[in-house]
Amino acid sequence: MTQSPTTGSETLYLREIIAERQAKAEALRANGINPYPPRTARTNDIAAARRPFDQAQEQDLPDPEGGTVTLAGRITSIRNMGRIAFIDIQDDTGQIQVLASQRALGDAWSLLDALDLGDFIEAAGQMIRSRRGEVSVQAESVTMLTKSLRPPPEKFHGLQDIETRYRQRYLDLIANREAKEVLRTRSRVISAMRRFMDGRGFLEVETPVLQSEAGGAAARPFLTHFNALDEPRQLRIALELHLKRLIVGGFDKVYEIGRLFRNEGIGNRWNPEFTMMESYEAYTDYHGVAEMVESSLAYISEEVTGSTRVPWQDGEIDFTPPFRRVTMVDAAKEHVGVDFRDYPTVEAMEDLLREQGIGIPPNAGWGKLFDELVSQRVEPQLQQPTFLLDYPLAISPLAKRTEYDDTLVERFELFVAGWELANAYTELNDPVDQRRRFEEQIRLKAEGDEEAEQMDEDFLVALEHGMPPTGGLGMGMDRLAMLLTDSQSIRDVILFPQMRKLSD
RNA sequence: GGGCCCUUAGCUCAGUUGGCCAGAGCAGCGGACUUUUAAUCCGAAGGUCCUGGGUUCGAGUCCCAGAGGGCCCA
Repeated sequence: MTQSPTTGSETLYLREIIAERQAKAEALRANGINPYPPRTARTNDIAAARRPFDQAQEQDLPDPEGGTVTLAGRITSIRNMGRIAFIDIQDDTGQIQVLASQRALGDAWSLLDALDLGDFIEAAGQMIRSRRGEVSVQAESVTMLTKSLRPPPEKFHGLQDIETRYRQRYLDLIANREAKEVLRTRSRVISAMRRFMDGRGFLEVETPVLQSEAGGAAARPFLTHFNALDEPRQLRIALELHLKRLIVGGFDKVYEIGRLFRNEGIGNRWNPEFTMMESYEAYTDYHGVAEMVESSLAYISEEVTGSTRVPWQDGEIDFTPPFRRVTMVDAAKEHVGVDFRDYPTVEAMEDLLREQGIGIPPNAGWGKLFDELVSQRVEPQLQQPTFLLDYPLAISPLAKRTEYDDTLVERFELFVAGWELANAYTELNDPVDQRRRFEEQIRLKAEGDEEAEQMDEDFLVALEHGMPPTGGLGMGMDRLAMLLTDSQSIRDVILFPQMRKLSD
């Protein structure tokens, strides 16, 4: 059950615990001690204070001369021996033991009566190694920095309850070292992606989240309202259409790492808000983009994990370029046994799905049926990084046709571990063709496809001004973070995943 | 949307075919202890068994409905 952060729902016993802690804070105040002082006299973070000792140990050298330091952190453990106590504190850099003795602290020893697990304290004294070999601060003074009122999760097993870990992520971060490490790695993935793009000469830009008509992807948007203009707005579902306007405007290499919002379900690989990196580069095509994707993944995995081969479930994923390339036509021949171009109608595709024993989604167009076939039969086979090339035009309204078959487009998706990680096109820049594609989308929408694109007249006007040949890319940063942290659930790489609101 | 599973103390978990007053460890509280590191020892506490109905002499346990969460499928 979730420990509710709101008042009023605690059990009597929890209220007693809180009351005891509040009483300790009041007792400090009664003695002229502020349980929430405004600042600390900290001289070092914990890792910096430990470093000379830890290094000496690694090199089998005697301990260095321990200087005087003032350290601060949260109490994770108290072992009280009566006239001496060992208090473990931790900050973001590490953990250290505070050795507190009645002899050294004198009257201040009584402060220990006010300490609980979860409090922040400051300890000043000599750096020493204890008789049992633990690097410690031999405290000459101990000061309360922040009195905590609620008990932390259990120290040995950590916080196990999955719901509480997501709803009160701070408790997960306090209690579970691995969870903190995964989320730190996510941050490093995104900063490595940014360094890579910057290093390639891309300009990072920001485009609107609130849009009149969200487009650029097949998804249902979230709806909201702009009060000042009294107009409806939609939260963006892709970055594409605005970034291409910037290519029209003459920024030849742009990218954005941004939050997208798609009004659909929550699952292992799906959170309704997620982070996408999209880039657009003039004067290249999807082959150029594929090369960039390989380089970026090799760079990021090397930066974040130290290798281009990363552990994944029971095996590993090898991000060493080049990745396998296979056309959608060949992949479907291999895994389904047919050339999908021989099934150009809805009826033919339905028959093919039936033959394959795949359930037919209700009132699905050809594109949705094809997507179903591929996601059932082809995508799960693609465990190592694989570019799937040349998609049907019917499911690619923003991509340029191939020169060899005008029912196909120059598009790839990159699959890793059986999931889509990236999606890229040679961008459609023929404004007349683009208009026809939008019109086809509107027709599909009228037939009940809620994910079909909407007409974006302003974008078409931009294209009519001329967009150079361009290669575009979208890469799912959450999924990349999952792959590089060996996480099976997207919720493990999102600090605050969406959850149903608790009703009480 | 469909199926299966979970919800017991602040935390981590037991709880037998349905049968005394629902248990343990950690944390907290009282006490002992001057080198511990999941400290140890003694003592006393702590419960909306997720919620609401039902079956029964008797429900944490069985049935129905609901809430939240997880996994699988579409």
